[in-house]
Amino acid sequence: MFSEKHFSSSYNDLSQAFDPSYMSFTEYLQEDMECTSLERSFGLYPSSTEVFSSIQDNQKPSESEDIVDSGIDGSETLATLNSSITSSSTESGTVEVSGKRKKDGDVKGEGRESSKKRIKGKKKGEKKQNEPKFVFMTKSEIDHLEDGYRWRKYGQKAVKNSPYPRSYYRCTTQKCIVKKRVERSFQDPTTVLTTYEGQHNHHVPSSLKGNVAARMFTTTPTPFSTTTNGSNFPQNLNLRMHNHNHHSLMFRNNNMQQSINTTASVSEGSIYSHNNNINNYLLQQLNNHQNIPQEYGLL
DNA sequence: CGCATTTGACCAGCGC
DNA sequence: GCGCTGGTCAAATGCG
Repeated sequence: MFSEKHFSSSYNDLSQAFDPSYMSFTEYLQEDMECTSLERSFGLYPSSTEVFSSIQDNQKPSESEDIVDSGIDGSETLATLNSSITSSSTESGTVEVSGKRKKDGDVKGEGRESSKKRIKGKKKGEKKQNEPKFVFMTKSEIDHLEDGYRWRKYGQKAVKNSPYPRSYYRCTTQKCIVKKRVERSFQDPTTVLTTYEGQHNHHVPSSLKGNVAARMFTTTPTPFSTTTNGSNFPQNLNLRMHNHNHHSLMFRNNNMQQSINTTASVSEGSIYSHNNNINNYLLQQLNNHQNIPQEYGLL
């Protein structure tokens, strides 16, 4: 389907952007979680590991997609995922935003019985919260990857400089405020960018507990686990890759310093863990899944 | 019928 | 202040 080579070249700029902080999944595990056997358990190393990083928008409001770019010359600069990924489209000028889009002002007051519907308004403060955000870059043909939780789509917007729309999902569980955005990379349409925001305050729906990934990342009441490097990371991120082959990348911003690059692909998913306990469980699960059919492995 | 999705409108932030 | 853009709301619609 998608070759490793193709994948790597498609994200040349990205890998460069994150170069100083680039770590393979196994490297990350070794360093951060003192795990050395994951790649052996999965046969991941070296080809299946990819860049992982993540985002925590605690330094800049509203720019949720800020990622650390330490730069080739070693200087730290900020870049956005959008700019990193779609810069060429801007340059070429050949790409149009989804044509369906029309200006709000053009249709205001038209076809809508009540323009005063929005009484609630948006909760301003909420949007600017320092909620952790994590971006998965997943090589997949489907946009909405099953991750063990139930999501309700509440919006879709055309993305500037991208022909692909961005979808907005919210966890359907009551009182769970986790959201995620899903969009397809313009530069590499085979890649899906999934941005998770917030933390699940509940367990994975029982109907979905059967899969390993879901079980592994069922969250605890503690919203974060603090790691050895002092960063916070949600424990419950998971992607269940079920019948599709995926590459996953995740980006995170760790106080402008270091990106963690991990990815693993299990028969059922790509996973990330920042919790030693979970990691131990992960290792057990991984060891139990050593006899994974080839077609479920990484590309 | 209940739940999920679609989709146009609304709102806020930001840059100019 | 204005326009652009991202994010969200909520009515309409679809689907099992």
